[in-house]
Amino acid sequence: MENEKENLFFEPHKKGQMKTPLKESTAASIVLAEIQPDFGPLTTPTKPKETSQGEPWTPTANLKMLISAVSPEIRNRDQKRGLVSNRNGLPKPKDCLHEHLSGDECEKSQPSRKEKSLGLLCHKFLARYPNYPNPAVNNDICLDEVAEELNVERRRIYDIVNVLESLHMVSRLAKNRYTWHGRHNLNKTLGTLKSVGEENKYAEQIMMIKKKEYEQEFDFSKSCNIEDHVTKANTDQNGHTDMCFVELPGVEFRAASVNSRKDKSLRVMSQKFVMLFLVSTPQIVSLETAAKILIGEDHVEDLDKSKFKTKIRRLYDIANVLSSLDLIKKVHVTEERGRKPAFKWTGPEISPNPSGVNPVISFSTSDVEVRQPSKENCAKNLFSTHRKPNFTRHPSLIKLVKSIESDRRKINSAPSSPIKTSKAESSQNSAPFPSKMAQLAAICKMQLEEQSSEPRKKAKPQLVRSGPCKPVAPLDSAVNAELELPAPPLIQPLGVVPLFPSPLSSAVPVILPQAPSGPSYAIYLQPAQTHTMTPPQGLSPTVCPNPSSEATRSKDCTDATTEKAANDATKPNVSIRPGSLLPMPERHGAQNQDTEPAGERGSKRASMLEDSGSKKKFKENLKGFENVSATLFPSGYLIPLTQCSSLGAESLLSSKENSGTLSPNHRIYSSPIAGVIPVTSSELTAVNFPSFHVTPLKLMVSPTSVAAIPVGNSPALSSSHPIPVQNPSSAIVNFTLQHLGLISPSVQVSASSGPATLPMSPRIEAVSVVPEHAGTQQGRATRYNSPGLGQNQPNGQSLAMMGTQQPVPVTPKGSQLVAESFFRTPGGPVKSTGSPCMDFDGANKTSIGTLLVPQRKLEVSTEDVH
DNA sequence: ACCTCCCGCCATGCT
DNA sequence: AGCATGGCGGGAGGT
Repeated sequence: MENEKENLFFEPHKKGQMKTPLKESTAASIVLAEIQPDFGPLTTPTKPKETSQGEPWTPTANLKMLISAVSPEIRNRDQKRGLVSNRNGLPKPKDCLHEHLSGDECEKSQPSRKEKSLGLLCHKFLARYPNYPNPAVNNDICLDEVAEELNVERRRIYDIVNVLESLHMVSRLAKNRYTWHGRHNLNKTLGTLKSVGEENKYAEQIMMIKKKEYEQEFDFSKSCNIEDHVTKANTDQNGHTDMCFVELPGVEFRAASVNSRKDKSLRVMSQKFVMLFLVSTPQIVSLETAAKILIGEDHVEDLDKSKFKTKIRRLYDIANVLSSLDLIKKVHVTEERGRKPAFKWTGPEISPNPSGVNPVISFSTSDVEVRQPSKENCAKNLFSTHRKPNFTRHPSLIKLVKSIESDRRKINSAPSSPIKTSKAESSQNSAPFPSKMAQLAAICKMQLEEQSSEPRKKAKPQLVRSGPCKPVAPLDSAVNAELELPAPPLIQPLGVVPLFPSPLSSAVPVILPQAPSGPSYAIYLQPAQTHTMTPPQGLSPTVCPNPSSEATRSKDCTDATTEKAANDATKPNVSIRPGSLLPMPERHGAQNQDTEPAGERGSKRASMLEDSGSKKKFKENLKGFENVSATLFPSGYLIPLTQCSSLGAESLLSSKENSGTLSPNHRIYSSPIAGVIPVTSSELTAVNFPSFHVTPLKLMVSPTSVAAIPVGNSPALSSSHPIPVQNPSSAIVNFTLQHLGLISPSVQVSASSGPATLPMSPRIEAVSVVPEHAGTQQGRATRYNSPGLGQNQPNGQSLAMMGTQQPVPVTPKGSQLVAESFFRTPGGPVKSTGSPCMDFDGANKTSIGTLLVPQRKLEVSTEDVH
């Protein structure tokens, strides 16, 4: 199997040659690169080091260098060394070169530990692949090659890949070979994880733990018991862990071998860890808490110290990778006890995927069944196929929760992986914060600089960063959801979401479905989906974690320590702040990059509290949807689509965002369905949705077809940014800024997204967007995408598109709609409906509030690396 | 001294 | 048996 697959897919792109120092080019080069076949599966050898160092790893090395240069931390070191950093992203290559040449020895000789950090390594790794790879192209990853190129032992690559796999950003093809999916499925995955996390009651568990802690602090006596219980409770019982690895439809493990350990740690731990962020209100999770919960699950009771320590070690490993993905950022939570290391979610806000397609997958038979519309079914199905009843182990504290949860758990806990695929709708925009502040920021900056040379406003930079990052994710998610599923309804909302609020939106998006904007969105909806759409609200009432969530929230807030509450509220804000980071190279677009140390800004989400509440509701709703959708889509699986969809989604989002202005960026998006459709982003959006929905999955499904499509990213092409996201982000940024008063409405920052011009928030004044353009995005695109582009695409098309700008709006409607959506206030209409609206509004509000507040500090201090 | 977390031994399990 | 995976925890770098 493996081999076959392997052979089948090679990717031209990747490979490669990395040697070339170009990072950005990486993409391109990658694409060009070779094929890996050679290495094929067979090879084993690992240790890259061989070349060691000396070599120029090219891209990665460059990245590193860059990063290091950028990041304060690294920087210092580098300086010592004398490395030169180039800020400009592009420069990296140069750096690399230089480094290689001159620096290598030095560096290599003394690579500091930081330089060898998993986070940095992960950045390098990520730099090799586009965020949104063209499905058409082979996106194979040969572990040996990567290890060599990055000059690390293969073992390290496994660490990275395992985490990426948990997010479905890669999937194993065969021995030594993985397929890169990038962020196409990310939103979906996150939505699914969120759903699963809710089902597992992680929020509750977190609360319990915190509670215990507090109690302990205050009353030492109590806590102990409680905690234990809690943990146990959480865990699930039976050993079953709560859940096995959560798979997505399209991305299941193909290699049998992988399956064997599928349920094992790093992957599962990573998913669970992410779930904790997604379900917790503040979205800040301390390592200690995470470790307790994770341990609990595994073995409820035993918490040895050693075990705890090991868990913590692993969590650091995971956190480093997640940070590189800009999904989380390190912060410190100050509690009465003292400061505790913790991580804050800086990824996109996600709405739970309700149904997600995913679930289906896991279940196998049940899946089909599951699909039934009933909410209940859906929920159950999603989570588990069957489950175990066990739950309650401990009475005391837990029971309460358990009783409630038990049902869910049972279901959820299903051993197999439940996957839900729902899409998340949410948006995720949020952020892309730099995970590690320094490093990421640095990286981002570099990239940004390189890529865009665009100047950005100071504020903008922040925004930008966030924007780009966020946008991407969120968008994706949204997109994905839409695309994929039937769930489309959600999508619609999404569409909306993207609109203006991007900032908020990132958070908000999720819910949307109902959409306030209904109308416009509706259009996007797929036919079938549409049906679904409506129902959703009603549907979902299903489970509601709300209570728990609420509780959680409250706890969290409190937990955080005294201050925390404030923090919670603020935190979001914080993220928002300008400085955000964009760590990601990808995004680069960010304009400036500033890295702020803090990095937090993220902003993206703001919606936390509100979101959570509303979100849950939404989720419920979603679930309902899911069910519905499921019904609608029999196929359910869509899996393939997902990926494709993701693209589409992205494009969509972007387009939406862009749509506002559209501008410059025109990307070409391929519609899965159609194949490639060059559209402008704006257009894309509109178009894509429809197409997706309408079109069928089929199109999506076949990769090839997809391939044909230029995929949005291609754009990367040149000019445009591959990702739409940026736009949103920019919008968000602008929005935020405006709210904050930093910027006048008129002014807008473009995140990078090129086009940028989005009308910001409706509410706000209309801002005109200035398009900075998507520099960031571009940058990102370029880097990452480039490969793809080069490869696949058809570039021609895309190019053409690009050139034009807009081209073809496939669906005019979309555009219009988009516009509308932008303007629309998120909240309004929706709210009534339910959560979706709520979320939206809330999000916005929150965000706004946050924005304003942002400066406050939360308890949490972001730290960079330390 | 503590926080991080790199490193690589070695178990596991597929081929 | 050989090799790919990856759990695991010692112990070192950083602060």
